[in-house]
Amino acid sequence: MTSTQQYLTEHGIKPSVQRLAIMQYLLNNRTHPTADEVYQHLLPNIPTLSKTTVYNTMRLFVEQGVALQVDVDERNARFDGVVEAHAHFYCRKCGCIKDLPLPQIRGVDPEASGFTVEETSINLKGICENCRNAI
Amino acid sequence: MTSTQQYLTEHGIKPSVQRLAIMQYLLNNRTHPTADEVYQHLLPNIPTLSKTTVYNTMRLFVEQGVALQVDVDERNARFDGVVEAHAHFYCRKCGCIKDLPLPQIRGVDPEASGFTVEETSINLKGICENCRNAI
DNA sequence: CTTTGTGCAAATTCTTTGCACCAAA
DNA sequence: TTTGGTGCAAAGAATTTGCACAAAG
Repeated sequence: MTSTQQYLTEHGIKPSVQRLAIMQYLLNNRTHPTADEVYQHLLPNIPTLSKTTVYNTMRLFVEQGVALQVDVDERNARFDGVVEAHAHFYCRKCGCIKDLPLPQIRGVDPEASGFTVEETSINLKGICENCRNAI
Repeated sequence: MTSTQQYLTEHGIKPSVQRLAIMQYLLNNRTHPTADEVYQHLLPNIPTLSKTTVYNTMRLFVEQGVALQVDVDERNARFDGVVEAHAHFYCRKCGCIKDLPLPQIRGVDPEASGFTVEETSINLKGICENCRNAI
C-alpha cells in the first residue's frame, strides 16, 4: 500500500498540498478531466488554488511519468492518472471518455461493451528517423 | 482516373476554386498540415483566400468524409486527405507526422522504420452506451 | 537564506462567429 | 432572385508567461 505522497516522491515530485490533491483527484476520479474540471472540483477544498497551478502540475506530472495527456478531445487537454497501457473511447454526444483494456480492442466484437465505434485512431509519438540520426 | 473535382462532387461538395485548391493541397502534400499551413501555402495562388475559408472547408471535408482531423499534435488541429485506415507517428523533436500502415503497428519490430517510439495511444470515437440507449 | 511552489493578471494562440458582399444556378 | 460560398473583423476559449509573494528546508 503505497501512499500518494510516496508515489509522488518516488517520481521526483515534491508533494505539496496542491500536487497531492490533484494526484488524488486523478486517481480517484478516472474521468480524464480537463484542467478546468480539476480546478473546479478542488476549489472548495483549496480556495486559493489557481488554474496556473493546475496547468503547472499537470505538465510536471506528464514529464515525470505519473500522468498522461489524452488527445482525444480536440477542444481541451485531458489528463489521465492511469499510466498503464490502455485505449480510450470518446463519446461524441456526451463527451465522456471511457477506458478500454487493450485486449478488447483486438477482440472479435469491438462493440461488445455497448459502444458504437465510428472512428479509430492510432497515434505513436517519439523521435523520427531524421531527428535521431541528427544527434 | 478520377479528378479532384469529381471526387468532391461525388461526396456532395460543390467544387469551388478554394475547395479544389485545398483538397489538391491535402492530396499532394501528405504532411498533415495545420489550417494555417494550408492557408500560407495557397495564399500566393489565391491572394483573397481567408483563414476562415480554410477552417470552413476543413470542417466540411471532415463532415463529408474526404478528410480526417488528426489529434496527435496537442497545439493545432491537423488535417489528412488520406481517409483509408492508417496510423500516425508524431515526432516530438521536429513536429513532423508520418503515416504508418496498420500492419506495421502489430509487427514484431515497431521501430524497424527508424522511429523511436516513446508513446502509443489508441483512441476510439463514437457513441457511448448511455447515449445510445437514451435515444 | 535560498530555492522552489503558487497564483494573479496579462498575453498569446488557435478557432469560431457575425455579418456583409459575391458568385453561381 | 435565391441560395450558398467567401472573407474581414471581432469574439471566444484554452493555455502560457511574467512577475511578485509565500512556503519549506
